[in-house]
Amino acid sequence: MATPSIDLLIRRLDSTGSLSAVERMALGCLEGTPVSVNARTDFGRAGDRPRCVHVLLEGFAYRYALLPEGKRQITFFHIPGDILDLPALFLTTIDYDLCSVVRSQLLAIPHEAILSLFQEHPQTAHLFWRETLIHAAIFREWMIGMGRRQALARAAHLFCELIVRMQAVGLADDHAIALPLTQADLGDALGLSAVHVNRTLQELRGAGLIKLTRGRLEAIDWDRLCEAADFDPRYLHEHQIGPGAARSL
Amino acid sequence: MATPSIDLLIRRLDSTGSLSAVERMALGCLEGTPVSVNARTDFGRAGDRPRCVHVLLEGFAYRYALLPEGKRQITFFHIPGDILDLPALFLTTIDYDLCSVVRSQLLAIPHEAILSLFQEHPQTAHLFWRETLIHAAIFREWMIGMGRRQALARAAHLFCELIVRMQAVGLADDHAIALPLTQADLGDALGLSAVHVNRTLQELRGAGLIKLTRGRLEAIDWDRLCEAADFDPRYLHEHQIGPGAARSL
DNA sequence: CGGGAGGTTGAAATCACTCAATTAGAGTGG
DNA sequence: CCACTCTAATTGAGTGATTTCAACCTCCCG
Repeated sequence: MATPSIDLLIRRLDSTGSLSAVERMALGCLEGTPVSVNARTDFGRAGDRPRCVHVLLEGFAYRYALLPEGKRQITFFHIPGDILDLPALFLTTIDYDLCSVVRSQLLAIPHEAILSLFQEHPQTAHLFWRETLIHAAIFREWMIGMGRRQALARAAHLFCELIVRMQAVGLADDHAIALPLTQADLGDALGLSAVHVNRTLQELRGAGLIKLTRGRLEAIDWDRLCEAADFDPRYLHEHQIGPGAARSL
Repeated sequence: MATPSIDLLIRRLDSTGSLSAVERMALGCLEGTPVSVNARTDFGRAGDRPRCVHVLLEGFAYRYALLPEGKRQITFFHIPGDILDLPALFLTTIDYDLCSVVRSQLLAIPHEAILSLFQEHPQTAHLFWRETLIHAAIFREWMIGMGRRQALARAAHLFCELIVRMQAVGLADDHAIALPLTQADLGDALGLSAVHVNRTLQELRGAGLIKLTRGRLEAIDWDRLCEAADFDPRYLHEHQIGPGAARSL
């Protein structure tokens, strides 16, 4: 397997925007420092002022917040190719905690490098901006789920989203992906208790929609999963919308 | 009262970033077309490809999504000074519906005007980018609320947020603001039924935290309201954090 | 003063939570 | 290769927050 590199970020940006050869080259020249993070390790805290932008090259991570009573809400799952702390580039601080799920590889690219890239190739700034806008769209979709969808549809929706996002960076095996989350993790992302996640997953399995075993998620019946989730992938703004996707543009 | 103008947008951008005199001038020169929108009117639909950026100068609006079973989820409240459809600048389409609450005044600024402003004054692009990042932070905070806070704290949190945001653009009267929402609106924003909103508001009123009558919200006891809401205003990234705010930087 | 939207109330139903115990699995050391 | 251990998954029973349904009230506005 090739060493994960900046190419993954390029692939990610390319899946939603359109990169000119020049921009692709400029992006490819970005220099960063590799960073390893162990599994289940916090590597960013709300209030931190990172001086580098961190790209996830390999592994799995999430953003989360802790509430006073000890509750946890996961607000985003990061897959390879994602930029973990882009907000800090313009807001100085990040306002969420970051935690790895499995051992992960990051690439730390100094803010100055990014900013001078933007100066020389203003179009690349737009690509990064798009990323933050798409993240916001994903947040809105999660809000819709937590506010108005019940457990089954909410869980199904998350699975659809992750599968499409993984496809976009070439990390899906058809409709199967690596998913190293525990049921407690899923609960904290979906706004459900771990117990209820367990029962919900059994329903999804029983309905023949998914196969979910330790570390691997497979959509057995993609179309029916999308339907159960009320999933419309347009909010992800991918160029090529995955096969069997609900309504296309 | 002065005619609402682009100054409101400048005030908004200034409350979170730092505008140089030059930038302030350049922003002030932005030309736009005034648009009026009646109360309770949809003026933007998911899939639209607006060619202008719309700034809310006066009134109140929200972003929302409709679900198949007829449910509605409001994902954002827009107050004067807000940009309503900035995502379209880089994603081409917007992926949410927009609706006014009361009769509102918009300013439509062509995308080209914005983009050439960015070209001449790259720093202004960062200010707009900040806006989208702050919106994303607000979405995350709503997710935290819907996932892990119960009705009382969730409602209190929304009120705190709106008061601080209104303060930032100079539209709050101490801790009182105009809030023309119905309980059904609040329910669809909070992920609650209108009936439960009603009961929750009675609790908040009974506890002496707020006064909420048709059209006007007043925080009677700001500190206790923040406490009940577990409200930490840092996610709003305002320069001057409101009086009595929980933990400051 | 009539109409209508929005607010309020009560009762029953439901979805999801908590608590607590049990089972399954993966990794470790003997 | 088998105990041992720890974490995660599973199950059952009881509880609780919130929903739904349906009725009634209130206030604003024409």
